[in-house]
Amino acid sequence: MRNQGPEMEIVHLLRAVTVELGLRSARFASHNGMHPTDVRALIELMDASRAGEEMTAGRLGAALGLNSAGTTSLLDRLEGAGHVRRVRGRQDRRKVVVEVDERAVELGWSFFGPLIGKAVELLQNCDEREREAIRGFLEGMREASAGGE
Amino acid sequence: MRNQGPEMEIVHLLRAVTVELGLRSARFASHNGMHPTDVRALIELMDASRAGEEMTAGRLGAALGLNSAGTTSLLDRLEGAGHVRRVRGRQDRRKVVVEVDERAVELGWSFFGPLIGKAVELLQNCDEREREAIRGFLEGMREASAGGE
DNA sequence: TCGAATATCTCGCTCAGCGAGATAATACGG
DNA sequence: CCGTATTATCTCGCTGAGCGAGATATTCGA
Repeated sequence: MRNQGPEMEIVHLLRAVTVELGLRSARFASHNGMHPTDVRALIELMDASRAGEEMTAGRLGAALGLNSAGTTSLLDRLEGAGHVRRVRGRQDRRKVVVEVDERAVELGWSFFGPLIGKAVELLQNCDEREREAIRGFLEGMREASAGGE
Repeated sequence: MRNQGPEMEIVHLLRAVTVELGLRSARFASHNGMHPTDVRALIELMDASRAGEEMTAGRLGAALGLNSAGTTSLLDRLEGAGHVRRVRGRQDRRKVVVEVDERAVELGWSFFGPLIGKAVELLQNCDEREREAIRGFLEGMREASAGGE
């Protein structure tokens, strides 16, 4: 193996976390008659709403790596299930602003709530320096994985 | 919003990392004529090989959340592309042991290598206590997300 | 030795997502 | 203002990943 320092355990741990989160998300999806992409869309929508930003059809599709046709059918699915509403943009009426239904937000929280609670609990048992180390590591990994190519 | 302590920034950061890793994995997949599931399968296979365990068709399918039919077609795909070989189990000849081709391992490293390098670099700039904090946080999140329901 | 259990495969089907192109609204040079 | 380029979304037809049902082959237990 290329590297076998004590760092590798943490690297594999991070990968394991992403795998487990993905599987849990898939289980939640099929349990609620949704597809993995629908759950990812809901996450993006809740995140945008939390940041106070409008989410358009195009931005959502780009965030999920879908083309426009796939985005349309995703929105058809979500709208048909009553999770979102399509609203024409006010200034630019070509755009479709996607609004999340309150019950879909509740559904999302029933899924993420316990995980978030556990995370907050773990972080509250850290002192400031430890929290900063965790934050720095995650921030670094996000930048490394977001990068181009 | 339900909670707005300083912990939430880290929670969202963790989610952002998993999203970015997923997108990067999808880009890598399409860039190599593969599907996201194929990449996930390769990860599982390399992980098992690293742990010195044999990976059978059934175990692989279970790890990915596929049924037996989907697993068979996944293996057909991977075998057709030359990434894996099917080998009948020696003691139990119902089983199919999946062996990864060396070139597929190289392909995997070309994708994960830079990310792993960045992670190791970040971790080497930490002292022992900070590393332990990161390890503990990820371990806790893995346990929380792995749990049943 | 025989039936139950287990591992994988085959067959037919559904539907997520793609490519190509239509439609509609906006931006902008002349 | 007009015509053209650009942008945002949608429609249509299609491919193929993954599912359910059931077939096949191997092993285990009474």
